Amino acid sequence: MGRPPCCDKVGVKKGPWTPEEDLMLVSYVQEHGPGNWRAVPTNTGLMRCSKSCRLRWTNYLRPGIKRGNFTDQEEKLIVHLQALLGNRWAAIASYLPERTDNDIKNYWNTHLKKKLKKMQAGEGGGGDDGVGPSEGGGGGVGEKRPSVPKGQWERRLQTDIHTARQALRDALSLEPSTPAKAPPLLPTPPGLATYASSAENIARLLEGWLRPGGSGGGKGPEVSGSTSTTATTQQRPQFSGEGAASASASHSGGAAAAAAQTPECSTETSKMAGAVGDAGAAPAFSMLESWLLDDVMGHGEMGLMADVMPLGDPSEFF
DNA sequence: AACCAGTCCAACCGCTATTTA
DNA sequence: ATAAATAGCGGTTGGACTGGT
Repeated sequence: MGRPPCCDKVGVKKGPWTPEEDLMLVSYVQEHGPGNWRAVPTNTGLMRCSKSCRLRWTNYLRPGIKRGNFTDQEEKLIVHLQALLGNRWAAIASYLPERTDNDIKNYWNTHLKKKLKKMQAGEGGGGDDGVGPSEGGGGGVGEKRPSVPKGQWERRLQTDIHTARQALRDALSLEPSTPAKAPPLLPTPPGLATYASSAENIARLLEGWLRPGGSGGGKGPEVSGSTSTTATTQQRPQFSGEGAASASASHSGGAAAAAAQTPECSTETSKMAGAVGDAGAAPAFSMLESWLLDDVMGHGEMGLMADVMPLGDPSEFF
C-alpha cells in the first residue's frame, strides 16, 4: 500500500542552504533533471528532505529566475492578476515566468500591498485595504472563493477571460505615458537571466547546462519516471534561448500546475508553457502582448486560454 | 560608533490534491 | 477501493540587512 516513505525526519537539515549544498543539488538536477525529488536526498547525500530540495530548486536555483527589481510592468501585472485571481501566487507566477511564486508573494506582501494601501488612502476611498479580493473580503472578480474547489477557479478564469483580458490590457497600458522611460517588457535577455545562486561554481555549472548541447543539457524532459505532473511542471529544460523546441518543456510550476488541475485547459497551457520554455523566460510577456494585441486587432472573440495562447507553433509569436 | 526599528527574503509549516501500490 | 506518500500551494516566520537616531 502506498509508497515508500519520502524522507525520515531524523537528521534532516534545516535552515539556509550552503553553496556546497546548492552545488550538489544543481549537479544532481543537471544530471537527472528536476523531478523525482524523493530520490534527491538519497542520491546526492544531501541531508535535506525532498520537499526542501524541490523548494530550493524552484525558488532559487532553477535557471531563468530573475531576482529583485520588479519592473513597473511586472508590478502592474501582479496587481491586476492579484485582483483577478486572489492570492493564487502560482497562477500569477505563471504569467511571469521569470519570477517564482514565492518571489511574487513576497513582493506583494512587502511592497505592493502597502503601495496600494497608500494609493487607496490617497484616493480617500476604500476602507477595506481591499487591494485584492483576498485582502479584506472585498468583492471583486478574484474574490477568494473558499467554496470553490481547487481547480475550478481556472475554469472560472476562463469564463471571465474577457475581464482578465481587460485587466491585463489596463495593466499594460497604464505604463506608456513615458515611452522613453518605460522599461521594455522584458529587459533581461532571455536565457541569460540572473542566476540565483551566489556561488560562482554553481553558475558555471548551470551555464554548462544551459548551453545547447551542453553536457547533461536536455536531460530535463526525461526526468525519471515520476508522475507526469511533477515531472513536467518542474522542468525547465533547455531553456537557453535558441534552445530547443521541447514541447514538453515547461516553465515554473505555476501554469503547468494550474493546467494539471484542469484537464480541459491543460493542453493549451502546457503548449504555452512549451513555448515559454522554448524561448526562455521572455516570451511570456510577448505572448501577453500578442494576446492583447490580438484582441485589439479584432479577434476578441477567442475566449479561452486556448485562444489566448494558441501555440501550435510558438514561432508564430516571436 | 552604537543601538534600535523597520524591511526584505529565504525557508519552513501545514494543508490539499494527486498519484501510486 | 483504499490507504499512504508525494507534489504543490499559500501563509507565516526568523534572520540578515539597512537606514535613522
